[in-house]
Amino acid sequence: MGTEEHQGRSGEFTMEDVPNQLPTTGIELAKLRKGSWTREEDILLKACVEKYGEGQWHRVPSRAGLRRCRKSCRLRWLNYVKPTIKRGVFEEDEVDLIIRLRGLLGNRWSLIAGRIPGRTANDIKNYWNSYLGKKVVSSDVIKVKLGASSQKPHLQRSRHLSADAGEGLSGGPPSVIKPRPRNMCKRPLLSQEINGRRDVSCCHVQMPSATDQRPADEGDPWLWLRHLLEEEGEYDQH
DNA sequence: AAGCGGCTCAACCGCTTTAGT
DNA sequence: AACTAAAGCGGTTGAGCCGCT
Repeated sequence: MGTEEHQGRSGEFTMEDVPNQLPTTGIELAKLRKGSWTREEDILLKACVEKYGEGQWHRVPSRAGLRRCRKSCRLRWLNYVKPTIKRGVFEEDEVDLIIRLRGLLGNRWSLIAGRIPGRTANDIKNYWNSYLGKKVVSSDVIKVKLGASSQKPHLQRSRHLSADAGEGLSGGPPSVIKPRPRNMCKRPLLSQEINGRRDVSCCHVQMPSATDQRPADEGDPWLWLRHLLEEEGEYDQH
């Protein structure tokens, strides 16, 4: 990324930084920008989302005065501008969680991200592809050499798994749960904003409905994980 | 000090899914 | 039922960084 462009690593900006002049004409807005986001663009995007709430991304470019497509705006918000995003190195428990969830869910990065507060799907995906995948695969190789792997052929490959991203990791998941990750409802995100509370862990993914018939985990936020891992243990026994 | 190669991560692309009409 | 627009996702790319030689 460009060093001259806004990298945002310092993270902080205020509304005072918003420039007065905005590109508001159709001609200006028609020229879509690509590439790295500038500090000013981040400020405009943040101001827009704070004002109107998340959602209706197709309106964000015109509302914010940004020469970006709705996809770019959404992605930038979710991966960078959003205040709840956690940056820095992955902690040990986060890594452990990623490995387990990835083994269980496959490359459903958004679902995995939904279980790890503050982390984005892009972050996790990048982390996996650049580090964890190799690490897990290499440990898997060791397991195979030790004769620990007894993977069943019919369980080895999911259509959803990429060819090189460490499929069948850690002995390979027995099967990949493929819940419906979609949350197409237009209102919840806005209502969350109105309520003055954003929760990164629930904004864009739903609990796996198809396989998740268990009651809501009101008291213990990690109850779902315990259930998940218990089920994983059952699988291992078969 | 310079060159090189690998790594990181922000961003883009293409596709699928869903909602609305 | 068919079509369209919008949202969301995973895969991929590429610029910049960093460490090694």
